[in-house]
Amino acid sequence: MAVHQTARPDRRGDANATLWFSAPDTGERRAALNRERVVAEALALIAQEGVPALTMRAVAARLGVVPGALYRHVRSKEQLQDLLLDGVLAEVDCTIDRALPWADQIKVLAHRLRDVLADHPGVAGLMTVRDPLGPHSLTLAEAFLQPLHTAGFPHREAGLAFFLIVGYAVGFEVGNTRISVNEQRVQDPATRRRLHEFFRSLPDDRFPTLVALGEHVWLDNRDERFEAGLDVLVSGLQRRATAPSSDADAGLSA
Amino acid sequence: MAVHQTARPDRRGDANATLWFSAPDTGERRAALNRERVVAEALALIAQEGVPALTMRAVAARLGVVPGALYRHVRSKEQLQDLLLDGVLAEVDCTIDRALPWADQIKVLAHRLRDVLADHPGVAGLMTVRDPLGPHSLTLAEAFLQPLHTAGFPHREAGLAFFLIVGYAVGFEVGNTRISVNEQRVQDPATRRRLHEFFRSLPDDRFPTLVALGEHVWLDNRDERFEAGLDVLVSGLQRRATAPSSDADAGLSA
DNA sequence: ACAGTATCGTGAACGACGTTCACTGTCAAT
DNA sequence: ATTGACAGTGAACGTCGTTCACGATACTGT
Repeated sequence: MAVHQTARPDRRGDANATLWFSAPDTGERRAALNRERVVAEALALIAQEGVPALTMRAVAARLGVVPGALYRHVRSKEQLQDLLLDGVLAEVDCTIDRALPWADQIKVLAHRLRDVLADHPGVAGLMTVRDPLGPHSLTLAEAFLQPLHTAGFPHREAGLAFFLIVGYAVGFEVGNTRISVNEQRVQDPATRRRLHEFFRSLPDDRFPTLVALGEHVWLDNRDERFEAGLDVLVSGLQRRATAPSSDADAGLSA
Repeated sequence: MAVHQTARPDRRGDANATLWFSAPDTGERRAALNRERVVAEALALIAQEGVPALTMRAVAARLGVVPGALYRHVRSKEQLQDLLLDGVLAEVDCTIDRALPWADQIKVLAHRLRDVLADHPGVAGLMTVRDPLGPHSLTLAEAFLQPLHTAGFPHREAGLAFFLIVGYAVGFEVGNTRISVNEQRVQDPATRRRLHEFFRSLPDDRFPTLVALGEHVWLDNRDERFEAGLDVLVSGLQRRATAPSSDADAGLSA
């Protein structure tokens, strides 16, 4: 720490050479801490060590700064998470070929959203507790709603479908927190074997179907699971779109 | 992942061992602290003050005991959460009239699951991180799989549908953490008004559909949302059940 | 050019958290 | 009566988010 005091000016140390010829105003501030740098470093940290490692102290350490310094740029960890979330959502490509059938547009967007969330493990968990209203979140919402709207979904139905799809993609990735990129404890064969064994050991008088279906219930291929579930969802939406809510539809509302 | 049942031969029987195969119970200890009392108190705490208030120290305090004492009965907070989760899932009534159409059976079960999760706000969040393999979780899985199986879904499809439905119900309640029963900040009218105002203030050149659909996108009636989403899901499943994957289904694999 | 001021990072602390551990009682069985 | 297993105690350790007075720095208006 004592090294730190003397090391602190070193950030602008090599810049002193060029300092006297008065860099133009457009010249960037000398690597000062700002909100963007904090968020970017938090993103890097989350990408490398996972969400549980997202710690004010850890972010501060990576920036070569004392923990309390972060609070000059971010009000709380909660706010940092909000910024983080919108930063991640910004990575979703929202451009889409509007010539495609609306169902395909939805599927493509859902896949993109899922991929981005999968690239930042744990971030999906943030979306369940802080609902995203940042600019990029809204852009994403717009991208989803546009096909639904032109497909003829009325207001409430479109909103419903939107939440359904996004909620599916988010919910699918929630809890997918592989600690590190190196530590692949996902799909650990030993764990899977023990799981299968566990299923076979179940008493088939109490769980006949469970034993009958066996280990096939717990699908290991996540991509396949996402794809299939998405197909079911969109199928249901298509059925709604073609047959617009005429019959016993709101029958058993609470 | 994390079946988490590492065979650790402890003196008093391993924690997870009693999750399954009712432990011999060995006659009641004195009016002493036992695992059941700890779990029960944690459930009461979670019901009164919400999941974030679930703290080892808080549970200990309610039991009139020092924090470290809990570790005689529970290996860690993580395990306490597992026990908690299975305790909550035990409240789901899994009896169902098998004369009903399979789609209705699924819907009834999903509603019951949702209701129980809503009764214990925040518990759904536990399910996303600790996948439930306790006895009551398995009973619930059996209840869901039985109608799907008799409906003719093949193995993988049944498993997929099961995860889809349960994941939907769980995901729907995840993040529904109203802090206290008294503090009803959910559906706060002021917040809702500000939200509507916010939507009207959006630039309609960047978010045309979003502005057009307006505040109807954010449905306030959660019951209606759950019901409608569930209908869409089951619709999609029905389409699959009747027409078993024939047409352009795997067209746009990534 | 200089004083005034706004801002930034520091260092140290506070309280709460999960968890551990040596110790002390309190019984049941020998 | 001695032993010994065990439940609960008290105190600590290391972590976390957050706050705050204090200097140091950079920018401003005059």
